[in-house]
Amino acid sequence: MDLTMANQGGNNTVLRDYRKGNWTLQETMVLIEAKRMDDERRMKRLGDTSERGKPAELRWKWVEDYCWKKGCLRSQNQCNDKWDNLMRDFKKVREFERRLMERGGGEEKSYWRIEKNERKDNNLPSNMLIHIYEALVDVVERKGQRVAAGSGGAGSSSANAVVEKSTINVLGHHSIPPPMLQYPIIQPPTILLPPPPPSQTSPEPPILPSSQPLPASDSDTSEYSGSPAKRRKKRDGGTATAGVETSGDGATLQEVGSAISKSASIIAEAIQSCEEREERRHRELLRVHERRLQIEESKAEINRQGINGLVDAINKLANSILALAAHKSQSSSK
DNA sequence: CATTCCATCATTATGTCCCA
DNA sequence: TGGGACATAATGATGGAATG
Repeated sequence: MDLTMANQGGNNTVLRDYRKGNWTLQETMVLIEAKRMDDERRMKRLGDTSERGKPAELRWKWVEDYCWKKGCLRSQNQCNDKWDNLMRDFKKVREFERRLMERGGGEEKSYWRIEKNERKDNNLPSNMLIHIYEALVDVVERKGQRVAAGSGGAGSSSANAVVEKSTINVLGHHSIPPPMLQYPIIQPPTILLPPPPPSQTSPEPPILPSSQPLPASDSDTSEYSGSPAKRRKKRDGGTATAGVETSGDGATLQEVGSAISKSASIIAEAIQSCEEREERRHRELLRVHERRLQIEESKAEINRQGINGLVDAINKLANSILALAAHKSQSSSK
């Protein structure tokens, strides 16, 4: 299996320095995007008969490669694990919201509204970000829809699709996310990367939060050593903490003050851009939805026209047969 | 120092592919 | 068609860092 892994990894897989430490929001979003692309890719594969013969590319290897292209320097195992954790949290929240909808619990009891300790009491993740949740809904819902469509309708998976749809409804209720404002504080400011990079000069890896150790020095080549169940190897003693001790000493009060105000403005900017993105995304979703309806409508219209044409043709045919018959009987009676 | 959060590891179940 | 090999998903557990 080493071989398979290595072969399918293909190009640039030999030695990668995987980043360690907590996942930033940006990295998480890249991962979610990667999973979405992967799902699409797989569905294409299923649909495309010419692709059938080829060996199935390893999903998480592909995800890793995709993440690397996008500047998220994580291994397939890390991606897999992170995805697992995301799905755990996501499912809890989704289930909670779904039950809430069923009971008609009201919006003030929504996960996004309740306090942290209340979340804890309900065995919910204490600080799931709405961005992440929405992105996950997007991925899971697409998948659910495709599964439902692919199984030809009368399968058990249609129930699955129902569940997914209900989550969309849930989402719809909260698509304006006021509670989101609670979150940026929790995340280190560095994750809010769009902020202008006047001081940053190294564009190489798009995101490398300063609070995280830079690409871990231990290149974990064992990532390709087998299936997840067997793959794990003991972590070699990673030093890993605090790669850069921030300028502890000579900072004057003024410097601190200006730094704080600077970061405050960065945070404010980031929050604003987040909101804008949120809004844009929402509009986009609506557009897609509308477009889908239009397509459905035009399809129905085409069908209608076709059937009308067919009916016309049949009527004409019937008329001419009748006319012919009448003509014949007339001429024969003469 | 206790608690919480998160990444990581381990195990089991299930799905998929291939081959005899 | 049954069985083996492997990939993936799901879940539980653990250890380290951060936090109050």
